Amino acid sequence: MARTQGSHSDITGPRIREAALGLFARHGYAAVSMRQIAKEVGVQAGALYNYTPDKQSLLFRLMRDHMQDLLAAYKALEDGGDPQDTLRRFVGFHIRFHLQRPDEVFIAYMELRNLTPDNFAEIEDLRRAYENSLEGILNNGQKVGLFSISDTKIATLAVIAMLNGVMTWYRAGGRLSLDEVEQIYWDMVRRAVTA
Amino acid sequence: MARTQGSHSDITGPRIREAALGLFARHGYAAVSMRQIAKEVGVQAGALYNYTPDKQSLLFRLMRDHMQDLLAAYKALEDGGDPQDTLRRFVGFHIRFHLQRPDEVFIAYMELRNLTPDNFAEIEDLRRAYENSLEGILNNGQKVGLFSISDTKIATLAVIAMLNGVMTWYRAGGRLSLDEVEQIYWDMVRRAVTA
DNA sequence: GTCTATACCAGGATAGAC
DNA sequence: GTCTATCCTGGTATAGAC
Repeated sequence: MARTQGSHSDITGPRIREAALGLFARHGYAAVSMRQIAKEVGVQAGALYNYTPDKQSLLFRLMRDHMQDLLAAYKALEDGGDPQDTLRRFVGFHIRFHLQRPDEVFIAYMELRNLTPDNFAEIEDLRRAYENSLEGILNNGQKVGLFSISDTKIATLAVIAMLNGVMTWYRAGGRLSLDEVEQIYWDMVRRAVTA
Repeated sequence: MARTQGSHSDITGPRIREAALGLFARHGYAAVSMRQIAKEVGVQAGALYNYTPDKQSLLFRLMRDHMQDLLAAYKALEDGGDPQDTLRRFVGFHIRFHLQRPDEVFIAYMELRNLTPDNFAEIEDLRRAYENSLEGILNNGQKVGLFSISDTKIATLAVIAMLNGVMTWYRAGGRLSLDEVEQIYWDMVRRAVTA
């Protein structure tokens, strides 16, 4: 049966999210208008409101979906090996997952201040849950004497901050392969937490 | 001689920059209006244009002044000691300088995308000059065998990214003193670049 | 589900009086 | 140097026809 002319609910929705994702990442949430998003999708601005109640929800859902994907992907990979090995896998996972989604990552931490308080709290909970995964690894390693960390909370934030730096410079096809990047960062992280 | 009524060129200019700084840091450049800035200063929006040709220049000058201050402050502290000692001083300087100017720091790397291409290029040059200072330290230490770094360019970016992470969580009067924070980060940095 | 049209408000910037 | 008033543009969101 042919689809009704002008009816594209199954493809317009995703296309709106993709367009918003790219535009928010490039120009920032506040600088992007609903008309710009609509233009990129190829519909009129009013049509967007069949898919999102407002602009804020568009941003929030992009961020929430990203954080939930991140948590789910990490949970799927988690195992009970020794802490050093688990930390090595965390480093590789973090780098690769984030490099695969540069726009989502950029938005997820540049646009926090443009969330309403309720939405902000929900995203923060997800972010903290992810940080707790890493802190758990560091605590385990510390307990069994593999790591030597004066403050695991700060070390957690320091490691994540360091790894996030990859996003600012890495380009596929550049001087270094992904394996090399992963190796270099793993070396630095390993030494930073080891006596 | 009494100043002409309504004439405040010597204080209004700085007050505009202060207001813009705080508002841009809190809400983002694109989300802040000239009318908001004017309201905080206590003048009408039109009066702002006696001090800045436009909103873009307001942002650019805040960022340029900050980067120039950063470079000048670091140059004043630089010396020719051994690389390990110089690196330790860099870590302390970076943390303290940035924690003293949270708003400037936040803007300087959150609002890069809201600069015109010319302005962006100028800020980027300043940022790179600062990074080069650190890379020089790492290269020196590597040359004399004090450091063991597989890629000094990446190590430079990794160290700066890690140190910048302090800004996201440190609050004066919190659990850790500034000296303790500096010590913890110095330990991690030292180990990360040492075999 | 999408369109056209529009309500309504706020943005940056300027002109001219004081 | 600041004010008031205003121009012009563009923002989010909605109503109602198709």
